[in-house]
Amino acid sequence: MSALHDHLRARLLAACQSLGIDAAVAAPLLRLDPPKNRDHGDVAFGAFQLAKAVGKAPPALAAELAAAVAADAVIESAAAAGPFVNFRFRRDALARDVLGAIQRGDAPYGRSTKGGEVVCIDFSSPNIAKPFHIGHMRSTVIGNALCRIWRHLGATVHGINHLGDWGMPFAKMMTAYMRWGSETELHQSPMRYMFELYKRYSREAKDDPALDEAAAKHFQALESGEDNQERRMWQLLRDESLKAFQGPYARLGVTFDHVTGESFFEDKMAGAMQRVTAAGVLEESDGAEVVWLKELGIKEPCILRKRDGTTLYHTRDLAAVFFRESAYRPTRILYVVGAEQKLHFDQLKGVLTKMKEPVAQAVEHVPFGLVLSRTEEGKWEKFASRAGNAVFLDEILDEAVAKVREVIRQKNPDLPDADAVAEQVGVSAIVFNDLKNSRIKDVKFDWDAMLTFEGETGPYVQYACARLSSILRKAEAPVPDVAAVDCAVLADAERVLLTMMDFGSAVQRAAEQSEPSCVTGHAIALAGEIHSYLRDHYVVGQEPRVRDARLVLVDCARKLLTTGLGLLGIAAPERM
RNA sequence: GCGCCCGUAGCUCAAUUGGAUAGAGCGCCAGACUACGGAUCUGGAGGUUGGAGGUUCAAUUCCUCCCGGGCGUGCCA
Repeated sequence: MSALHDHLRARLLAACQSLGIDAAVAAPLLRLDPPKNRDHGDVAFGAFQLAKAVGKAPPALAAELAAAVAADAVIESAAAAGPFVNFRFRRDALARDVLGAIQRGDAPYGRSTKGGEVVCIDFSSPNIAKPFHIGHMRSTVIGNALCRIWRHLGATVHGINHLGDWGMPFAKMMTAYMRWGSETELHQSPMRYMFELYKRYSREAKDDPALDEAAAKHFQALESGEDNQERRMWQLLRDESLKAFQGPYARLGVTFDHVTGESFFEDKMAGAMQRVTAAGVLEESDGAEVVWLKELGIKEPCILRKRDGTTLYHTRDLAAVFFRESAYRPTRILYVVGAEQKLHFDQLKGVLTKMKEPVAQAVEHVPFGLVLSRTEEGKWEKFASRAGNAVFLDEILDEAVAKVREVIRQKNPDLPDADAVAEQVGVSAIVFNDLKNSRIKDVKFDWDAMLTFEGETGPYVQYACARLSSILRKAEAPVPDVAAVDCAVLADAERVLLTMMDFGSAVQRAAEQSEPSCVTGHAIALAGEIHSYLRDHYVVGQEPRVRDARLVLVDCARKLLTTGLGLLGIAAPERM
C-alpha cells in the first residue's frame, strides 16, 4: 500500500522467522491496520490469528514480536500492548514517504497505471418519458463516482447510460403526445411539457382503461420494426429528451462512454432469447415465456416475453449483458440502481446462472436508498420540494446555488467570478450530501442543514482547499521538492500525514464495496485535520526551513483533497 | 403472508468487514490569535448500539427469535 507499510511488513516477517515461525504461515496473517486510537501508534498488528496458527497466547506472541523488531531508519518503535503490536514510524520518514508520493503523483495518491479490471458501470439511466428529477440523481452521482474511482485504480471503465427509451412507460408517453401534444410546446420546454403530458396521462388513465390499451398497441407497433408513425414519434421524443438531459449532466460533471438505451437492444433481443432457449431454461407459463428460478431461492419467475409477444425490461437487460460481454469483456458489470429493484437483478443474475453463463458472476447490483424530505410534522417521506411536487433536479440545484451566492455576498463580496464559484459550490453541496453516507441508507434531504454549509459538507472540504490555495498564493516562496526540505520539522503534522496515508485504503474500499462514501469520509477527515493544523502552525513568515516544509505539506494536502473531490465528481475552487 | 433492507447520542450518520476506552457533524453550553480565509478551530454535556437468547479469547458487526420502520412480491421499469 505504501513503501512504509511494505518495509514494516518485511521487518515483521523477518521477526516471525527469527522466532521460528514459517514465513509461509506468517505472511498471509500479517495484516496491518490503523489502530482504533491513533495514540496507540501509527499502525497496529493484532496477533490473534498468527498466535492461533503457532499455538501461542496472543499477548505473549505480541511481546516477542515487539522485542524482535528493532528500530531502524523508518521504524521508530514497536511496542506490545496486550495482543497488539503498535508501531510508530519516524516522523521524518513518514513525511518524506507520504508527501513524496503525493508530490510525484504516485499511486495510490495519483492514478494507478496498472489494474486488470474491466468494469462496466450501468448508471443514471433516466426514463426519457419522465423529467430528470432528484430520484435520478443518486444513480447518476454514485455511478459517476464509481467510474472515477475505478479509473483512478487503473481499471478500464465503461460508463453506460442505459436510457429508458423503450417499453411501456415510453409507449404511454407517446400515446399522450399523440392525443394531446403540440410540437411547438414541446420545443419550448421539452421536459416540463412532457412532464405535464405524463401527469395528464396518469390522471386520465385511472378512469379510462382505453388509454393503456392504446399504449400497448403503440408499443407493439413500435416493436414491429416498421417505419411507422410510432417510430418517428419515438425518435422525436428521444432526441428532445437527450438534449434536455445534457443540462443536468453538464452541471453534475457527468459523462458517459456509451449512451446505449434499451432501444439499442431492440435488434439484439431475438438472439438473447435464442440463447435462453438453447440453454433449455425457457418455459411457457400462462401464455408468457419465463425462466423459473425456484432452485435458486427466487419464487417469482423471470418473464422474458409477455402473452402479447412483446418484450420486457428483463429481456433487454439480458440482451445487454450478452452485448457487453462480447463488446467489452468486463470483469464486473455494476448496476447502480435503487434497492427497490433488487429482485429484478437477482432474477437477471439467476437466469444467467441457470444458463451456466460465466458472465453471471460479473453481474452485480449496486443498490441505494431513497431520497426523502421532511414533512411539516417532522416525518420523513419520499422527496417533494418545499414548494410542492415539482421535483426537477435543476430547481434543487438552483436553490442551493442561490444560497451559496448569498453566502458569498456576505463573506467574500469581492470574489471574482462569483457566479461560477457559486455554481460549483452549490451543486457540489448537493452531490456531496448524496455521497456522504452509505449508499444503502436513504438520503435525508434536510434543506436547513444542507444550506448552512457547515460541518461535514461539500463546501467544508472545498473551503479547506480554498484556504490552502490562499496560503500558497501568499507564501513568498514557491513550493519546494520534498527532497529539498527538512522533513523532521513536520513531526507536528503527524495527524495530517497519517490521515493522508489512509487515502489509498479508502479508495480501495470504495471500489471493492462500491461505496463512494469511503472517499467522502476521507476527504472530511483530511480537511478536518488540516484545518486543525493550520490553527497553530503558520506558514507565511516562518523561518525558511520551517516554511518550506510546511509549504510542501499544505500543497500536498490541497492536491490530495482535490483528488478526493475529483473522484466524487466535485470541483475544488481556488477561492470561494 | 413471504422475501429483502434499515434500527447506534435529542437529530443525521461513522466504526476500515469479528478486535483495544463505540467516534463525528448538527443542535445545546463554554471558549479562540490585532499573523497566512471565523464557510474555521478548542473544550464540555450527551450511549444498556431496538429487545432477548446463542457462537467466540473477543460481537455494533455472525446465527436464531421477537419489536419497530421501509421496500418489493407474474406479464411496469
